[in-house]
Amino acid sequence: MKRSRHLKRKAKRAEPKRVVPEAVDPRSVDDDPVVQGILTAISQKRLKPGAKLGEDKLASAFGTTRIHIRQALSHLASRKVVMQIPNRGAFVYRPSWEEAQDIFAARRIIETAAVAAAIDRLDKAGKAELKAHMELEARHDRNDRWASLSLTAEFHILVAKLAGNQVLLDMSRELMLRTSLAIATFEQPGEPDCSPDAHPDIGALILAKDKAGAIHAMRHHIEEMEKRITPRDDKDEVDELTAIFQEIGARARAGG
Amino acid sequence: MKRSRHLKRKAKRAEPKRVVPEAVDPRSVDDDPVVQGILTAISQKRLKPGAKLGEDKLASAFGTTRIHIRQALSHLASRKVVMQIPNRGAFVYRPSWEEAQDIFAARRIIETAAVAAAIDRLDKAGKAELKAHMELEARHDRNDRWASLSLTAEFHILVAKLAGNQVLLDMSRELMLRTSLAIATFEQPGEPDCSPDAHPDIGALILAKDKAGAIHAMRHHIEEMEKRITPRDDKDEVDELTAIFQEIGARARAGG
DNA sequence: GGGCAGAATACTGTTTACAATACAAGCATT
DNA sequence: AATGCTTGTATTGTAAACAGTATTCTGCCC
Repeated sequence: MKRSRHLKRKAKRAEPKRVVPEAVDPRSVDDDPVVQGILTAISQKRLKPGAKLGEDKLASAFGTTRIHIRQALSHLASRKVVMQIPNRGAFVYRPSWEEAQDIFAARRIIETAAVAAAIDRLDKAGKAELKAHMELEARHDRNDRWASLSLTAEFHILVAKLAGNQVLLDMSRELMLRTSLAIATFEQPGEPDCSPDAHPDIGALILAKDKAGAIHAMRHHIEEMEKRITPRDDKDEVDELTAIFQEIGARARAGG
Repeated sequence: MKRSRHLKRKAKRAEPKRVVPEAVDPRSVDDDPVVQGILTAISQKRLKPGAKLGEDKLASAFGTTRIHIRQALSHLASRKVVMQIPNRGAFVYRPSWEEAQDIFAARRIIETAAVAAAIDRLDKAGKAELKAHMELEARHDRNDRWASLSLTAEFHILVAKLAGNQVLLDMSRELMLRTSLAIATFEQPGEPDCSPDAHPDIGALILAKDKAGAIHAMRHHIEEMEKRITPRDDKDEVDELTAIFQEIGARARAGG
């Protein structure tokens, strides 16, 4: 008796019922306060590209343990927001010049498509949301640099949201962040990110359902943004010497 | 003397030289064998959506420790290839019906743009590569299901590669994987993923630099792919009973 | 016989400590 | 004075043990 029961139990264990989990809110990762904190710090340019993100420091700063920090950094690394180098640590991602150009090209593609989709499915609620944001952006304090940065980014996010495609929205969010890093890496000091004057025009064209015009305006806006960066990255701390060494190192790595 | 030296040393410590790391090959994460293994297993449909990915089992399967497995799973979770549920473990991601539609819509946008860019910058090497792949796809053994799956995916990847935008390529790769999951979740049993007959047409149009035609063909191809899935997900093993249990569980979880 | 509480079990999540690596200062040498 | 080596320190990577949770099995009651 006992033996047969034992066998039966073993057989059941080998093939469990396997209840497939379905309706679970999957935004557990992005709700992580560490991820959120680093993300906002980067998008607000309080963390510059190349800045070291030490695990202990972050752990004490966020009041948590190194494991959570490591998980958050790993997550951000897979989103190309931080760069992890073995045995050296994590740094704020610093895109190459080619990557920066690719990011802008991708934004041209995705955001023009988002504009088109947004116009196609624009309803009353969407119009209201768009108008509300334009109002907000029109009357905000332009001297408050951090608020400006958040607001201008929000406009693009809102357009992607109005397109009604979650996948596209996530991609836009990611590209927005990486744009922020690209601009921080290659910008001429003192220039703003977006030319904010373009947003009201684009918004008006969307509200008017002028698809061709809105697409053109968005593409132009992104092109203007791209024009503000230049390939030279020898800013403040990076002098000629380190640039030479970097090139040598890269060449050695490519050759071996 | 000693004390002044000590102070000096401390001051130096507080602000280190901070050599910013630059040209480092960043594909360290994707080279991880665990990530690679799970990815190929999923793209070859050997792992079905909803399949449990136990840490111990994976660790022994890959001959490594749980730490690496956890890192890999975390990475895959941030790419929406696996779903992590607290205290329950990791499962192969199972997109919702809406998400599946969004994935196809995103692919329409990105891959049509990729086709256009590929035609714009098509050179001799690109033509050769494309021809070689078409040759390969034409003469492959259609009964070898796994090879078929890899080859049809490779075609789309190749087009994205010819577009010459690394960011776009990464996005295409990600969307391809998620398409694989969407099809595995919602396909009618027995149907293939891509209609492989479309690839030679698209390839020929690209080689002929017929941009409008190639874009149209690619869009049509993806639309045909999308038509093959249906919103009902009560397939083989998921019978009415487990569906009921799932609903009950979800409700209990939401209520408590 | 079927449904339900309680215990055993397997699994995930976390903490801890330890090992390995890279970095920076100090020292000797030329 | 500058370069190369050695030592010490800080930080990252890894392993193992522990705690908490969900799941499964068992015995009981209806």
